[in-house]
Amino acid sequence: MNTLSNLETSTDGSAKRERRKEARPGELLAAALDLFVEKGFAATRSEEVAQRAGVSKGTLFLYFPTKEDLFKAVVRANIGQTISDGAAELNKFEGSTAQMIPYMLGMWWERFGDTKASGLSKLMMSEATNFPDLAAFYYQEVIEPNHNLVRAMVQRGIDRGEFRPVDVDNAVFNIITPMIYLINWKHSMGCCISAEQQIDPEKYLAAHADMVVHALLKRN
Amino acid sequence: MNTLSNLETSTDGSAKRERRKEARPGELLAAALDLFVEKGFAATRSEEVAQRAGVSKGTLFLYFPTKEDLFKAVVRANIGQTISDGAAELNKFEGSTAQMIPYMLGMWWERFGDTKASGLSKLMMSEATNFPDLAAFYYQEVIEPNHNLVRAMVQRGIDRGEFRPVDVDNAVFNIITPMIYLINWKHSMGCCISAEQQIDPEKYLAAHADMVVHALLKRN
DNA sequence: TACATTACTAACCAGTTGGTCATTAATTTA
DNA sequence: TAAATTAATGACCAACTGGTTAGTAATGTA
Repeated sequence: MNTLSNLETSTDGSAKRERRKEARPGELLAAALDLFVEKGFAATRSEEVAQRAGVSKGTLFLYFPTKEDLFKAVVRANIGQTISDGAAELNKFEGSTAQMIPYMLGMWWERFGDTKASGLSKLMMSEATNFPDLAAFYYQEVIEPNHNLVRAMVQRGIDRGEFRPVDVDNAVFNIITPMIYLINWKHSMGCCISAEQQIDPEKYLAAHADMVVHALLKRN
Repeated sequence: MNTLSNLETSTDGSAKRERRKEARPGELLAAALDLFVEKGFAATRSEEVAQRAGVSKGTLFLYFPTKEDLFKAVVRANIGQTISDGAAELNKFEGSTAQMIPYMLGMWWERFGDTKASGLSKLMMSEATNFPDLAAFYYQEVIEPNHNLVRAMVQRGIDRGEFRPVDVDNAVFNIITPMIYLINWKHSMGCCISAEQQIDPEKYLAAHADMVVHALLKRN
């Protein structure tokens, strides 16, 4: 049903066999991202990934030796760049740190939260205990860099005298966790409840930015 | 290995067969809670639940017709009461709402977050999309009552003139999400990373309470 | 056109798992 | 003690799954 359209059928009805060594990995990665996000790591069947990419299961294991290797490749292909881009952009920011916070939240939502890749964040939290190797990989590849980015922002606010001298690490959690929750919600409960129970991301993030700024700003 | 000790063996080495109709459900529920929290819903094998409760798999299905029914029973047995207890206690609270917030967070952590039952929260977020029926059940049985409880607290602060007139629903998220995250962390990444990366719950919650109060309190 | 290379396939394997049911044995009743 | 009841068992089933591999067909080369 959902195979790629490049799968033509010859006159006898059997699928035509194509050799496209360069294109396969990308197509498999795309199919895997879709399915991992949709169903999780354990619940995604290797054969379904292969089917959606328009190849046989054997071909999948030709390009990615195990399912875990496939997952790591998906993470690298979809998250690695985003973080370093975001960090670079924040370094250029020239306004006050109080302005920086909603700016950063908006950017984060647009480039990650509102993207298929955000499903990997929920997936990882879901399956960490059953796949500790993947969890460790994800921690150093994604979580740690992300925390560093936000920590630098809070520290900037304190250094410039805008913010109260709060505990920086806990402030990082305070900023990040509602964002993570929004993602998790979107990829879990959000799929299973009625329309009026849904969260409006824009309002949610605006309200969150407002709370964070109020919580951090020095009283004047 | 981990079966209950009531499984005595007779002289020929075979397990003694006991008839304990009243005790079985509770023992099965306890075993199921342990395993669901440890491994998740899909990854938990029915037979392992039975084994840990000291019965055969057949007996498990005698008391709970399906795995999903077993899960629902586990939720009812472990969360239902906690919420209504908490609500009752908060209604009796007489101090300022600014004092109420750390009190509530502490109580929540002690009675739920620091409890095995909190694993069900993480489980549900993890497996909601693969088991939408369970998700819907959990939403009305747990999430909604919980939100109502926190919403009432914020509204109290606004009504008494202590808090800014913020959007109540978003404030609820702001209060709840770091708590949920703490649970999720504890039951996922927390198991897979080094000691110095761990979160200290007490400090974390204290810092969170401080942030929330600062964010909500009127400037004076 | 003949031959070599290799991307790709499909059938297969070994191990699992939720759930069933005929059988067994502990307990109650007569 | 004998018969009836029912809690508990464990062998069994059908469906499934990650990974393997012998073989097939598309492409390159001479």
